[in-house]
Amino acid sequence: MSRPPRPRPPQPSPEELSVDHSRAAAGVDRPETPDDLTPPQRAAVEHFRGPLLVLAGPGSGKTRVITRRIARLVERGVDPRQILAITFTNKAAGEMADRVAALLPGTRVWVSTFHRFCSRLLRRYGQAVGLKENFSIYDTADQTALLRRVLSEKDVDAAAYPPGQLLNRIGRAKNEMLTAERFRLKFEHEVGDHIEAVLAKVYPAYQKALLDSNAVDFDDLLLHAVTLLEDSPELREHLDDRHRFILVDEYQDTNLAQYQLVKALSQDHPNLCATGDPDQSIYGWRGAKIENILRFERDYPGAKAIRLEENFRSTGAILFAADELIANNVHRKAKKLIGVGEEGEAPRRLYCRDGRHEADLIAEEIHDAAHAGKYKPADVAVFYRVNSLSRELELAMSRRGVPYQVAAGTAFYDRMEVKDTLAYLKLLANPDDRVAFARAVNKPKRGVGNTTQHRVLNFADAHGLDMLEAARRAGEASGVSKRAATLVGRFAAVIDALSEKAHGPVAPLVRAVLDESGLAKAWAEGDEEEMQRLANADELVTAAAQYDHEQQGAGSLDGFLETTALLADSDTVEPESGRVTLMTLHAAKGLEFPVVYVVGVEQNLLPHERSLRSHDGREIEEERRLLFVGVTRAMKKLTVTHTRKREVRGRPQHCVPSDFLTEMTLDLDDRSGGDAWGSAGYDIEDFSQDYDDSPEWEHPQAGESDEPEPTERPAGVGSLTQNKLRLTTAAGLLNGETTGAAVPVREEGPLGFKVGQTVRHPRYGLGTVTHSDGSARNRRVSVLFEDAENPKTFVASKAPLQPVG
DNA sequence: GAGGTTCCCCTTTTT
DNA sequence: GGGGAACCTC
Repeated sequence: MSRPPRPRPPQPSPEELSVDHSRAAAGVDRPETPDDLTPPQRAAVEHFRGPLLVLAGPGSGKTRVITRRIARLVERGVDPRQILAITFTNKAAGEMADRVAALLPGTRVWVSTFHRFCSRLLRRYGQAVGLKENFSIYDTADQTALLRRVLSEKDVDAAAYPPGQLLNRIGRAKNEMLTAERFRLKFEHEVGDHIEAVLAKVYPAYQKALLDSNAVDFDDLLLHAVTLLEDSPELREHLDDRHRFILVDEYQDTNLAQYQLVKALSQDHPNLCATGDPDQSIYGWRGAKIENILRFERDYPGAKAIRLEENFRSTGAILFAADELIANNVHRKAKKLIGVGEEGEAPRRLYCRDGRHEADLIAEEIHDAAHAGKYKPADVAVFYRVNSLSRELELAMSRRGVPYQVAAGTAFYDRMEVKDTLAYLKLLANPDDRVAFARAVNKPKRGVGNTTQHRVLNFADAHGLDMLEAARRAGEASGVSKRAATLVGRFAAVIDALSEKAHGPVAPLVRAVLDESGLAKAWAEGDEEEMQRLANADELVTAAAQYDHEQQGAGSLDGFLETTALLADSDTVEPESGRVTLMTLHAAKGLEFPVVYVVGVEQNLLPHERSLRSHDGREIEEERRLLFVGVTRAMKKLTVTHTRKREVRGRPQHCVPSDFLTEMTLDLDDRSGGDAWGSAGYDIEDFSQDYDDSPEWEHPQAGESDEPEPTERPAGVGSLTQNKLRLTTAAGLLNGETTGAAVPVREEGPLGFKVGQTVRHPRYGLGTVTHSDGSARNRRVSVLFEDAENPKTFVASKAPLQPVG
């Protein structure tokens, strides 16, 4: 059986790759007249100088208020160049700019995303933090590649310290304005966990490696920009003066770096208008501080606060359910959702057999409704918690011939062939880019293997050369044979030849890269899959041509690369495409659709397993807000779905309905062929084979915990699965829950350290357990380390203690 | 030392 | 199902 190809939407179009972030949907065509505002909306629009906080519930006309307010400022004589509006996504920025332009033809205010704004700032002023203007922006894959190199240099085992997790922590540190230096100092003064011990070493080295490559990661854009403003009062003052009126959308999602950026630009001219909704704060995991919006009035004395609570979007029944749901959040200021439209039908809970059934039912309903003329595919959106759920939906839509689009703009740029091509472009734009060099040098195969690459890279680092010089002079690098040097030199010659075309329009350059690098030729001679790669790479030429067209001669290679790097998934959604929209709940914020499905509303999925495992109520609340965002996107018809079982990573799992389902008034439509809450009808035999071979079961007590026995839970097999997860990660837990280091399972279980036991701690070294109490996850152990006077106490399940001997 | 193969790891959400 | 490291072969 051959693998079915990933389905493509029935109506593919080149615009999918468009970097022009599509025109706004909702609201553009609504007439804008002076009398169409409610009193609070009007108050927000009319507010002139001084800080303003607009607490805007879902569907309360927030974007409209912001755009009208910008227009009003200009009407009052404010120079449009003094107005800066900041959003989180390109799409929101484009939409806002267009709507302002529609209100005031010819007016162009600067509407930008946080990241793009910072990028501009750094291109101009970045020398102060060690960046040249042609710096590269690294995506996650680039970051990982770079960090891997750092790890091997620092002799850190990438298996024990997965780069992804280290990068997560580095990202979090950056979001909190902890530079590498501050992080290192902090670690010297405070006791950290073992990951922090590694980070104290790795983070500064990673940061240096970024600068050696003249590159930044996403979080650096913010961190460096704020650092610039911190270090240079003159620059801060200059920019504060230049941007006298600042509007920030989705303020509840700002992290510390973003908060400080905004604050730095709003000192002398605190005409800051922040809009947002604490109930829609869904980026806590990225460092967003919901407190930023809650403390706005304290931060900006004299701030005026306006609440927009009337909802013009959803039916009464949908709002009622949304209200019921969000009322379960404890850490919350009570707020009303006031409906102004019709009551509508109650939202529906659709209970399905499995993931495929769920997707089929949805596709069929859309198909039938379209044929009956009830609503069009474009009126429908399907939201899910994790991207992996899109696959089943895509297949079902394809089977039924329902046109759809997936909000996954970055997926295209994640393709290997696209990345390879971009690596050439990045190297042309920024010859210091080590990651781009390593990626491009042996693609297509030039006989330059890992060893030679490393030698050339080290040679460049040692002599402060850019990669082109280093490649040309590869023969001087120690250990590089004559033959290898020739091969690397050949690559340098390719880049040199291309660099003559690196100025001017981008599309011809991309074309030249494909042709002259040999990539196109290699793919053209390959099998069908490689031919597809060539076709995809050709689409990159199309995207570049599109960019050239939009920029009308003002574009540059740097600009094109920046645009591709800062693209967001949600940016590629086309409202006018006539298709069903599939996207994550995170990407759904700010949008609205007549008909909405939220799929996979199950325990471990929504709320996500990780939030349940964290035992942090606030994480569950964020999951609830995520569902709240999904629910409040619906205008007329809302369906939440869940299934009895579902394949997770190729393994069948029984699914427990989400707790959130009990918190809303829903009409049940049970197609599952079992009991409405999934407590009956499962067959343990279905899944037993998944566990038969698990060596973990040889020690059923290994993951002992204070959880009830699996059989006591409503859906027994789901619980078994949970237990299995816990069992397989027991060793990881022992190591601070994240490392994959193997730890022998001891008879009393890995967490049950006995008094007298010798243990090793990555930071403190060897020690002896002097005291132990509590059980399972709560067990605490005291350890006297060799060089210490007093014992230290750890939570056994959290600490990276390893038994020795 | 390059290149191919196999195995084993992980896999939320995103700019 | 994808990517990377470890292993093997040339």
